Amino acid sequence: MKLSKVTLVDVANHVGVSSMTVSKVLRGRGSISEKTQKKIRDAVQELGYVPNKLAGSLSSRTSNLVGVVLPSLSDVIFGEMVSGMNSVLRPRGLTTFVGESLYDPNVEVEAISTILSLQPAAFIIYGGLERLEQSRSLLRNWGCPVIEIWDIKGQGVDCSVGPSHCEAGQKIAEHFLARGFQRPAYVGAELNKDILAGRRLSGFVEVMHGAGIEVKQVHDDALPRQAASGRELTKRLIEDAPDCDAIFYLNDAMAMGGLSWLHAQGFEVPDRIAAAGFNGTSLAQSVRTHLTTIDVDRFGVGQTASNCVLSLMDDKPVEPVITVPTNLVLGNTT
Amino acid sequence: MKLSKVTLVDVANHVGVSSMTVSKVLRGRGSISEKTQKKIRDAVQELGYVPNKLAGSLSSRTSNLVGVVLPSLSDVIFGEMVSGMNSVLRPRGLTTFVGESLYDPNVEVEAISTILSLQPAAFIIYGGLERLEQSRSLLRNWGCPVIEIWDIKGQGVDCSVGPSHCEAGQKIAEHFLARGFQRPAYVGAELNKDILAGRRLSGFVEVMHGAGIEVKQVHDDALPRQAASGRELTKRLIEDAPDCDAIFYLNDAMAMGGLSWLHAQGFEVPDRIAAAGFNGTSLAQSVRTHLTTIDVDRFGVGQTASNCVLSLMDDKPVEPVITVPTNLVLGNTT
DNA sequence: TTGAAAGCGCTAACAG
DNA sequence: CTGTTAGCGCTTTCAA
Repeated sequence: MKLSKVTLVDVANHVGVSSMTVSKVLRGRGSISEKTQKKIRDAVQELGYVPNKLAGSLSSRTSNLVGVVLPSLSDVIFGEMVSGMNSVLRPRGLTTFVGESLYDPNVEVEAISTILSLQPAAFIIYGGLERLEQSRSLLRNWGCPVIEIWDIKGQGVDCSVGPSHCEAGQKIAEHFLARGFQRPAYVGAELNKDILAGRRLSGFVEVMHGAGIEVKQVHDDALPRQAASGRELTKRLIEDAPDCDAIFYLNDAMAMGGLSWLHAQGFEVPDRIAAAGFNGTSLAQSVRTHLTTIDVDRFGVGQTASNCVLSLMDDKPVEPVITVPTNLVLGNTT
Repeated sequence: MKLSKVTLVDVANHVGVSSMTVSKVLRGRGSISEKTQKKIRDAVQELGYVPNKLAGSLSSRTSNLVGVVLPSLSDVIFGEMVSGMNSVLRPRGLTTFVGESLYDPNVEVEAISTILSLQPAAFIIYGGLERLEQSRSLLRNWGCPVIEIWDIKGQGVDCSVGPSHCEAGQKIAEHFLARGFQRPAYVGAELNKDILAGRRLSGFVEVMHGAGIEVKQVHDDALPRQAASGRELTKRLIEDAPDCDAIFYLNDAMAMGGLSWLHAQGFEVPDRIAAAGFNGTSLAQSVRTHLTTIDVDRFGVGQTASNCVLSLMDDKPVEPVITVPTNLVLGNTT
């Protein structure tokens, strides 16, 4: 697409000053007389001048772009994080540039390269993906602040912001134990893609093992992490382990899917079988069902990560790991 | 944030060729010997060179950015649209740049300006917001293809892609009538911000009036368009019009909130009172409740809009209005 | 308070 | 097959 626009010089000619004067007025630098300023602003308005930031950033070697790479915007939890980022970045004149990795490390490299070529001032990236060495080195060589979110085990980054996924799994396990459940199970999907779900599972299993209890696991990497999969996998679970009495699901969506199957089969929840999820999305609150889940402030994660960006850009130090709380939300499914 | 990087000239010097040769190899232009190509690729790898697209686009006067402005990424329907866009744009080497307007026309102007300053090749913008004249003229003067989504009444744009919101309201009204409901109501929020919800309401009311039936309306612009508001406003509605027998909600979230209140109060759904929503988000499917709603393929809207972008960039003509279907999904709430 | 010169990193257009 | 020249639109630096 060819472009052809009104430039700074056009504005300058229109007013009868040099382009430098216009540039200064528009950026609020130097001291320009009120009269000239007004003439320039009027001309900008009249000509419909829009500054060309490609040229501006190239020349000044500065940037107000913050690159962001997340798995998918179709999952609301990531959209909420971006909204959180925008809420702190925009007032400071910074803009997020979001790329989707689709949980694919190769796509992630592409997304990182694309964003880097736009010269971002900082980078916020999802941590729950096994990153390729190529991605790592791109980021490392680039040299801008890199904040990892949603995971807190990140290496080679300036700062990690997120919940302890292990702790989330532990909390559910402890809750199950306190409720007296004896035959717990785990239902998940695509664990090969999302290492954080795996960490929640580990925390869950660890606590159960500590109590001398085995965890029945059902997962199918070929299924998406959605309600329909929760339904299907719950069916498989019950066929395989009919005496199971409590299920920890990968996320809220799968839990709700599982619950709908259990209900259709006439299982009493939570008396015959209990269920818990992860994420505290609005999905967890439905008409009669209030899913027991672990809630994490996703908007807040975006805000915190962005505040780290601001600090690092000002050369202020930040905590290398910022753990945000995991909140056990008690519903009526356990 | 100051930047300082490996440039094309650095790569050229390292190999012992001119920067033009490197430029050509990297863009696959011209004919360069295999041997030189290999040396250059190796050097790029070794030095960790990342092209500077600010400089590239400035020089070539081309862009592969598609600007996108939507109300909020915290609402999954908009994230789904962006995912749809990326799915068709990325394979064609185009990248979306997303800004949030927060349903505020003034914020929208900001977002548009910010994106325009990055010289996008095309623009996709949410149509359900009363746009300021300033936004209009920015877009008009810019001259790139502008596609409006989610609304189909757009003016001054090249193409509009979305459902007929009026039809959505009509379909629910017709469905209510077919079911024999006589005292319908509408529950909404923030209608001052979202003119499309208003259009659904109009379609609904129009059909009801055609049947000689009045619609009881409850809306509060101060409340957010969420489940909790659905609960609160349903309470107000029932206090005010206890004999109401069917409610059309602004969206699925509010409908589910309303249903949870109705259930808590012991109302039989749908025998005593029915409910329908709009959007067909996963929210509509819960454990026992399957909300009657209007489903629209949001991912598909993003894809279609992006295909229009591609056509317009190739100077191919596009339909000025592309209406995507509204699908009545029958649940167990009507 | 204003402006001239130089250059950011890249590519179009042409030469060789 | 490879290189030279001349900018893209802006900002930095320094001079007036």
